[in-house]
Amino acid sequence: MELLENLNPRQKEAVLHTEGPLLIIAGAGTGKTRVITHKIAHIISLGARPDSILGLTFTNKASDEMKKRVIDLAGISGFRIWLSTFHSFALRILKNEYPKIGRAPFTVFDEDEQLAILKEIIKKLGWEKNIPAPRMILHYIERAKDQLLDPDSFKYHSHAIGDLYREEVSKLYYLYQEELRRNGGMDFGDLLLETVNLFNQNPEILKKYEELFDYILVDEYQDTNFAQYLILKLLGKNKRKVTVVGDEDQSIYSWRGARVENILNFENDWPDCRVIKLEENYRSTHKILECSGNLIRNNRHRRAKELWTKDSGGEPVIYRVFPACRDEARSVCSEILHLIDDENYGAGEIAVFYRTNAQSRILEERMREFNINYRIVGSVSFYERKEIKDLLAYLHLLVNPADDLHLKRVLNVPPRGLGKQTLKKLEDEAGKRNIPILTLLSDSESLDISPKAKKTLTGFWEFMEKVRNAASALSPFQLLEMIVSGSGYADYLESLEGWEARMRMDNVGELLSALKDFEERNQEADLRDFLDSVSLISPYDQYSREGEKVTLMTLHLAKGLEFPGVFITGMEEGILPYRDAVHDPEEMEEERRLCYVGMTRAMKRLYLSSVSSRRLYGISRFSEPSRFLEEAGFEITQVY
DNA sequence: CAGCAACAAAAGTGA
DNA sequence: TTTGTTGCTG
Repeated sequence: MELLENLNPRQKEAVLHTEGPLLIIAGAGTGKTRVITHKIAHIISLGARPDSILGLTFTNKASDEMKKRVIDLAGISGFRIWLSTFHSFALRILKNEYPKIGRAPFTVFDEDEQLAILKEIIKKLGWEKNIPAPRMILHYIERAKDQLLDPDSFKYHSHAIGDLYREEVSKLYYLYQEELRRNGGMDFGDLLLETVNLFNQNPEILKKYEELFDYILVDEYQDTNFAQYLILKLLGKNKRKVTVVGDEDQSIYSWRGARVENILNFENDWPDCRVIKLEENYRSTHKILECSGNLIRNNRHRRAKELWTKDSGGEPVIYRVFPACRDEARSVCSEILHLIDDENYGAGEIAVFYRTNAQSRILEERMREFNINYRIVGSVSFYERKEIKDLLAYLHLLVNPADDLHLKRVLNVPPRGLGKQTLKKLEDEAGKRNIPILTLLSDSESLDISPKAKKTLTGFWEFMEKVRNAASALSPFQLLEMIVSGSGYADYLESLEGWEARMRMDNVGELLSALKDFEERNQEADLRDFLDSVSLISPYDQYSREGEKVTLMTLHLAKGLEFPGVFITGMEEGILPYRDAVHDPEEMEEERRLCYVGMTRAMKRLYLSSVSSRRLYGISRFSEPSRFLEEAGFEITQVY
């Protein structure tokens, strides 16, 4: 049984416990992924059908990684395992089942699109002066969806608890949902919520999947929300061969609906469940473990758990203060060069973490200056770039001509001389006739607009028609090529000057190759599938392979990764912990966990730093070293 | 309608 | 400090 050979006794126990509910409390670096992958391989070796195994993760990165490892261990049969993120899983179920129960197809809308819808609604209501951040509203709506509350129940619930603000929000929620559906969209929350609804309303469908999946494994269980919790419960309740892996010390997503209770109450939810704790750490040096352990012991809401390692030494964890951000960034860069030049580190083995995306800019500038190859993960990622979103909007419109939201994005992109006035008339008219704007354009002659605008609009409509007619004969890649050249977008970009325009053109080229790549990997897939995968997949995997680069990312994104050398910057009160958390003990614990997650990513070297003066909106403010430094065992003597 | 300037807002974390 | 929006002018 060579599958079990390289496992410690606890890990082995976890792998072998296949027939009932199992909770694996897996501290950072204790071989969690190893246990899951070995367990899946073990189940297959016992003769289970690969497609009777369902593995759920939180990021695509994690599921891809897991898939690779399972295939290594179990061979070709690994391909047929259901291994994906919760959201991709939900999408797959909905896509499979909706046609059968006569529900319309849909596309997945991302955050920008969600916000665009909300802003529009707020504008239409004329509320914009009174209502703060649409983001805030969206947050409420998303939390409602996590709780499976539709607009009506949300309103009822808010009324019942006497929350007037939420009652107001429920109106927006109602209109938001209506507008979202009218555009043929589903947001991330919908994917989960609608899957639960689908199962609840169609027992025969639920039964089918219940019977299909003999074994269910969930990674990062501490970050599941209520909807995800229910999906697991619905699918696993009869066979009860449910394995969840998690670590409450690494729960960092409560702000997007994750409920630590899910993992803390697992034993109550699944009676007779086995609990296995993994505490031997294989990742970090003793020094790093000591430091992070000191920190996390300050949290009260956790199970007793003590990580240990056979390693007995390691380099000291280093903490430094700097006068200002630029000094901090400069030090990080020169230390990175030192690691690369003198200690034989590869750039790819080093990561720099920060609490907020805004902190990345200064680091980025310094990295350029020092000629260090770097890559920023997250924030303004590839698919969030303007030119990419413009072109994707064309594709959305192609897939769904009723998608006014995306039409509005591209109607005057590239600039065609269509302004606000024209757009307003179009919207009004389309609203009056209750048809999509694009349909309206088929008959621009009848509209009350200038002859020039008519001509342009007809041209736009004819172009979209041409592409649509070609759609059946061409591959998604060819369609995108047609759009890039035919819409005038390529000419437009070329007419712009400067390196920025050139970079945007390069990005368009990359989008084309991404689509080509997708086509080759998914022979059956159509354009809609591509758009959906773009919504759910972070570009991390595709674009991370080229060259050895230092990784820059937020602490949140760092979870699940490991690097020989790690820098955590901005270790200051107000940043880490973030300022809003100072008054709330629960949030403070989450900030501490976030810091802990960052520290435990480090294998050999860990550097912490803070600055004594930080600029916010251009104004300098003094800041104090984070309380977490002292908790981790650093003596903070000198502040300014 | 497009380009420019003055002005206001922004930055907490993400599938 | 940087980025986005508004309102004016050609």
